[in-house]
Amino acid sequence: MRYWLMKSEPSVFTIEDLENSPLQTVKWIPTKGIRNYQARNFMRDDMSLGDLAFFYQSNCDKPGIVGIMKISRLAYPDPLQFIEGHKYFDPKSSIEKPRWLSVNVTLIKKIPLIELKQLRAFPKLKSMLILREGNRLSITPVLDDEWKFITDAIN
DNA sequence: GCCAACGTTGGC
DNA sequence: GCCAACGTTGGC
Repeated sequence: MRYWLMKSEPSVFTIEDLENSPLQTVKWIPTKGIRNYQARNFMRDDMSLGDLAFFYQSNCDKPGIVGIMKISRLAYPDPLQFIEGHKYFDPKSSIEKPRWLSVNVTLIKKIPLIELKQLRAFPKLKSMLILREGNRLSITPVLDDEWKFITDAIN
C-alpha cells in the first residue's frame, strides 16, 4: 500500500464537490486532465487499488490538506483527451494509443484543514515533496512516515 | 496580480 | 540533442 498527495484547485474542484458526488467517487479530476508525464506515470505504474491519498487544495487562500481519499479505480484513459475542441483534447493521442490517464478516487473523510504553513512547521515533514520549493507536480508520493505523522496529528 | 520555478515545444 | 521561447503552476 502506497500513499499519495493529490492537488486540486478549489476553483476547479473542491472536497465538497467530491463529497457530493455519487458514491463520493470521481475521475480525478472530473473536468480536468492530468497532463504531466511524471504524474501520469505515478498513476500508471505505482498506484494500486486501496492506496490512500491526501486531498490537497492548492492555489487558493488557504492551501493545505483537507481530506483523505482512496484510489478506487486503476489508471484508465482520460476521456477528455478524445473530445475534439475540449480544452484537454490531445490530437497526438488516440483510442489505440492513449497518452493520458486518470484514476478514480473515493472520499474516505474530510478532515479539518491542515494548512501548508502548518506542514512547513513540522521538522519531520521537511522532506515532503509538496514542501519543496518550486514543486508543481499535482500527484506526489507520500512516505509511510510522513503519512503516519500527519494522520496521527489529526487524531 | 506578481513572478520564480518548472515542463514542454520546436527550430536548428 | 541542445536550448531559447513559451506556457503553466501556485505561494505569496
